[in-house]
Amino acid sequence: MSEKAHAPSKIRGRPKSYDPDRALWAALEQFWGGGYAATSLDALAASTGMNRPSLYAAFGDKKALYLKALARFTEEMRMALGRDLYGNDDVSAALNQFYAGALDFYLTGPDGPRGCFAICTATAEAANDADIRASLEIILKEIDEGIEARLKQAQSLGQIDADADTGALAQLAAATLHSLAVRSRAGESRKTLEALAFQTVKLIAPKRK
Amino acid sequence: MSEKAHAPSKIRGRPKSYDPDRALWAALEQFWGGGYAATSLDALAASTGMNRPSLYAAFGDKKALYLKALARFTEEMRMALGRDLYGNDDVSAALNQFYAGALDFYLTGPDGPRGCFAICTATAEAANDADIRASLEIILKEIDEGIEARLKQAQSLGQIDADADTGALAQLAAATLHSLAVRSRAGESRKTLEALAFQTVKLIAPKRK
DNA sequence: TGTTTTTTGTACTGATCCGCACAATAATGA
DNA sequence: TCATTATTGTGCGGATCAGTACAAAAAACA
Repeated sequence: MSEKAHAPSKIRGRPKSYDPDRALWAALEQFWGGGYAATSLDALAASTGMNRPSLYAAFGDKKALYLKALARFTEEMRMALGRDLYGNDDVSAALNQFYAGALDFYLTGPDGPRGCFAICTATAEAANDADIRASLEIILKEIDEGIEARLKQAQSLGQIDADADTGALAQLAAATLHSLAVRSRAGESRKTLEALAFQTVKLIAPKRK
Repeated sequence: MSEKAHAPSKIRGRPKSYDPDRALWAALEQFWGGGYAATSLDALAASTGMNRPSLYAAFGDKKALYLKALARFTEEMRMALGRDLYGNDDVSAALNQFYAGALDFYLTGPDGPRGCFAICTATAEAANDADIRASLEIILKEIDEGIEARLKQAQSLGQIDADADTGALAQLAAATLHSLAVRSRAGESRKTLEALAFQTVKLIAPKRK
């Protein structure tokens, strides 16, 4: 965790007064709540505990910081995909667990529900900013492909019809995730959102007789 | 259309040099492309052809203008729901037509694909602004209920299983719409998006034998 | 102790932001 | 022709914005 401890003294200058990864997460959460455009560098400095020059030295300008936060979020999401989608042998149970984990994430922010960082904040900038749009596209693709890989595994085990189009089903499962992201930020109740997730799983991976 | 023509002369002062509804649409499109926070009043004044004091006189401050644009968009969406969902007796055809109409809207903006105005721009502000969040929630609810009404009609005609949960199915259909909104703004191809729509319709209203 | 290296904190810059004051303009009514 | 009414256009003002220059501070090294 702290790569500072194992080498007690070697770096020359004044030590950093912040932890880069913690600061990046703090910036991420600030952007998450307010969106890219409406989040000021003052707010970012306050939430990270850094001052503005340190922010620039560590992460570059505002957009570079946002893109780094987006990349960090993608990393976390990738881990969640691997963890939740493969936490149960039954594909229905795995999908339900995946959605439940996402809802935990979406509904419990520092200031109430906040949805998905990527879908709810990057989307607004995507029309005018090619870099953010490219990052968003990659994230959406990773979700699609991550779910499809899990569906293919289930198909090979006979849990899904052999002639089903796993790519299309994965996109549909991802669509529900996108909707959960938006709906949770709009204030819908967990109960409603869970029902949507459950309905999706039921249609994608119907219980075989 | 023009409530100015039928009474050739009655209003006292200097005549407006803009058409309020056209100006609102111009502001809407400006917000649509740039999002709420990143769109300046200068840009709004330029695209509407109005100057800033006229904007204030006509619509109030920036947020009031955005909320009015959102309401105007909701109106348009409501009309699209009524038109496309009831343009065909077969529910599958109607849903496909609905998605096709949405994609036309999402993919053909003045500067390329732009997704859904409400989902792609209001979502970013929804976490910090209760008014915008409330508007967004209403929009999502209208979509859910609009689709559900159509599914109920199809159910009464035997096109959908009598024991199907039309509310849940409508939420799923809406989820695909939300996903199309996000994905189109992220740059996905029309072909990909159409495939997702088609897959959704296939699962929600499978062809009966 | 003094030099070197790196980060911190303050303060500044030029630009942009939103909102509004105020006078000029263009219509009606008398 | 002159008063009244409403909108237009210029331009201001206070606030905030993103980004940076510069000196003080805190560490290692010699």
